[in-house]
Amino acid sequence: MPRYTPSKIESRWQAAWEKDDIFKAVRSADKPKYYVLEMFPYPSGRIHMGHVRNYTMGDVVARHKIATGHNVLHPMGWDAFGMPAENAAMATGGHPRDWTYGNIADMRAQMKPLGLSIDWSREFATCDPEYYGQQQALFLDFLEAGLVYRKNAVVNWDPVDMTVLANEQVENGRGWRSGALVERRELTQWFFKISDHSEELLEALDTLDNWPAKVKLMQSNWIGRSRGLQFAFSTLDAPEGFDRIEVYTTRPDTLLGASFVGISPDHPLARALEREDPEVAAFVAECRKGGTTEEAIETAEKLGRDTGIRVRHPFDTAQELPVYIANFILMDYGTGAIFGCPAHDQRDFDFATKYGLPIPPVFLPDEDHADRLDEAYVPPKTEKVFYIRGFAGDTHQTGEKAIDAAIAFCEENGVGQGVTKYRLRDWGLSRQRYWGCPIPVVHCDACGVVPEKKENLPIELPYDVTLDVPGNPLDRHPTWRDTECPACGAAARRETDTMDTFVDSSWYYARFTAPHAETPTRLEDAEYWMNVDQYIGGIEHAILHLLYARFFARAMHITGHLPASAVEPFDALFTQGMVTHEIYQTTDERGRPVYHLPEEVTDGKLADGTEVQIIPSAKMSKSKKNVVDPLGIIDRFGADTARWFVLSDSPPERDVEWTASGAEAAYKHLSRVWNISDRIAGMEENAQGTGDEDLMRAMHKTIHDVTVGVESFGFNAAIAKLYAFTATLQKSQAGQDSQREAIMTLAQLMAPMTPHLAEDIWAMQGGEGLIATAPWPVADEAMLVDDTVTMPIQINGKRRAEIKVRADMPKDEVEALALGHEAVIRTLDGAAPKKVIVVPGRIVNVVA
RNA sequence: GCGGGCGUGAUGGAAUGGUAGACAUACCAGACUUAAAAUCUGUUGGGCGUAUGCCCGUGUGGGUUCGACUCCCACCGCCCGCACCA
Repeated sequence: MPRYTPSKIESRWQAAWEKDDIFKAVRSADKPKYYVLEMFPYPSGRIHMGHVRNYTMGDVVARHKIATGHNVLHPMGWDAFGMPAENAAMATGGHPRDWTYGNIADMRAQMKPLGLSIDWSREFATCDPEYYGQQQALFLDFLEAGLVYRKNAVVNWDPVDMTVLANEQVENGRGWRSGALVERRELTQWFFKISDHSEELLEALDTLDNWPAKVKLMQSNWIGRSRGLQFAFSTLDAPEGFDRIEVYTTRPDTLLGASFVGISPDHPLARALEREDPEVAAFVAECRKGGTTEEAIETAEKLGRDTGIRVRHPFDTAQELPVYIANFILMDYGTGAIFGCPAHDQRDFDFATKYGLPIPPVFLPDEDHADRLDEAYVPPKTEKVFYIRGFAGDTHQTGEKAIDAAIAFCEENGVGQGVTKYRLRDWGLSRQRYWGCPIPVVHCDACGVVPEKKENLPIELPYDVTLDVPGNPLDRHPTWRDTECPACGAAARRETDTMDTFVDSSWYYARFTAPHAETPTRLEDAEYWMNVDQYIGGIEHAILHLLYARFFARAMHITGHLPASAVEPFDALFTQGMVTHEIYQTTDERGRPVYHLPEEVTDGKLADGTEVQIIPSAKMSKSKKNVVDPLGIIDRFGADTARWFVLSDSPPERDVEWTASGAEAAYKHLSRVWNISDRIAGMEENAQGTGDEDLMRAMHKTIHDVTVGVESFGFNAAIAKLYAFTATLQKSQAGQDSQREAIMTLAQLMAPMTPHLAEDIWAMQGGEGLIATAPWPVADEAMLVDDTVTMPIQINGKRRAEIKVRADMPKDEVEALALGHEAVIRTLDGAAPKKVIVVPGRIVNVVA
């Protein structure tokens, strides 16, 4: 008896698709275009189940769109620059370029057996000189357009290795290799002026109707628009040039609750004091210890130091406030100086308590409330409170109103201005690393910083470098830096910093539309293919990658590389969850955890009988030994089983737990479908049966439900319907015609998920051409409507009975029928119902 | 610390504010078999009960509603991000 043999059919159908080149994307006026893109992978060397899930989802969308008559672009590439290549080179002595291209070859070979509908002719890696040369051209155009500039910025500095560290290389405030306490140090760096676009990037979020609301909210909070008051305190006893300290506050209504002024350790005044006073210098040095992340700064112990300088309160010049240097004030936000109002800010409250500063409340919940506080009183701004130290607006008012009134008052009295500020900072793109896109500028003693000439691009990375010592190999290279000034021709030095890898991933979607063009994009291709109709990737990219890409699309439009219609490059976004797996853990004699591979565990026990602790749903990681290799699964069950399983068990936006039994069940199911097809193929031509009508009704309902599921990312729900229909078909006694139609339709509905199996069934049933290009089945509306519906009857919200009624029965008839039901009569016991709610087609609720 | 999300049977999960637990796993039972595997069929949230049936149940506590897994408030736990990981 023939059986389902994925290893044979998968390679056969992949060859058939390749022979006809059906996934090659060519511009065409006859069909609507559809561009589906999954976030491209970093070439780590092995694909993992997360990749399988991500690319299978994109593939379902792509194949469904092909079947519904679209001209589909579905490309693949490699996000190939970055630190892991350098780390691997340091660890094993190889070269980042060899390591990366080797990994790309391996991963491509691992991906191909999945049978994805990818146009491989468009493949590129961001470390190809062809790609990063065009990126350098973009940089030069951005520079000319005033979208790039240089300024100082703070980096993590390892004082032992004498090198800049990435945030992930800082562990508990220490360098990962040297173990030295990390310091914050300033370097001159290149920046993209993303902050000029803050307002637009914020406003345009409203137009992104097919983005998850949570992503838009996260971006909105990240951009962080705030309305506040900017004003200056005049100082007493301050050094020359510091007779005013500018502060920005979003709570000007609490100005009379001010008890100190705080400045950032990087504030110009702190710098000035640092130069004069060794004790201040020591304190500021202490503040600069630790990493640069906001998390590290916010969770560090709050430190402050009284500078001895005093400021006058703008409303009461007799009142003097101390000026503190405080480690939690960021120079990058606002003016780098604040006034502290301890009564209404918990951080200020803790600070004031620590340094014995007064805590005068500005407002209280109501008149009766005592005016001593045990913690900061921070009600929502929309709540009405009682102002005891208000100076503008009503005594009883909301925080919102009080803020507006305070700004108006201050503006009228010349104390300050209402201003709008953003939390979003400019994007620092300089990296002191080898494996990235070189920044194409030259430093000339006479001309200063000079852009490289476009005809000299790409500025290629030299191959002959060593990564055996910390620091940037480009800096150490004997000749690479040496060049001549593009302006005056004198001897000059290349910039040795390379670009942040976020730059690489900020425009690859545009490059895919013309991957080998001799300019960054080709406008007619960009105009045809952009925007990405469906973008799919992880939620971890919700803010940075997606915000940078949105900015880049705008910058590319300004410099003529993208049409105005592509400034929001992703029409729809879907964020998928991870693939998780149980962790099997025991402990050693010292109580430390020991992890075990899934194949070492049977029925919760090791081979020697030791009980294993099972930790469910954990992110797959090598160190926890809970990684499942897709290749092993494909070998055992085939790609269709892997694809089916990653879609079937969880909603796509949630994590899915990989289980061996689930994978086996998926395989069994696919076998079952194949066997049904085999059986039907052997039926006698025109054989008659019974229940044809029922089978056809079930089929049309399934077409409808699966179509809705596939189009709305309800893949798991669509698969549940396919299971149900398979069971119906298996039991069906219908005639050969109906059964053949049913199995072919089932194959078509499964084709986006299990394309190889679907092709095989299609061929077995004598289908015309390839199922991959066959038109998507359409449900017959008439077959979807049932004549009768079952309606539950609730009594006081609890389901007590049900009635079968005609689908179009009027409300009052339904009500009469419900009230006549035995269960209702028994409960009402002669009394009249207080209320009867009839929701047509859904439910009846009798309130007794 | 700040911003965002999630929480439903033994397990993964389903459910436009309208029958909680679809579909799948696991378990149990049955058919087929000398037997096993494979395959097929059936049962399964907890409790009471011979039973028509009744009570409880969607992280915890409150609220809105004829009706809440779904909306609101507070709390607990887990996950993602925090600008040099990709």
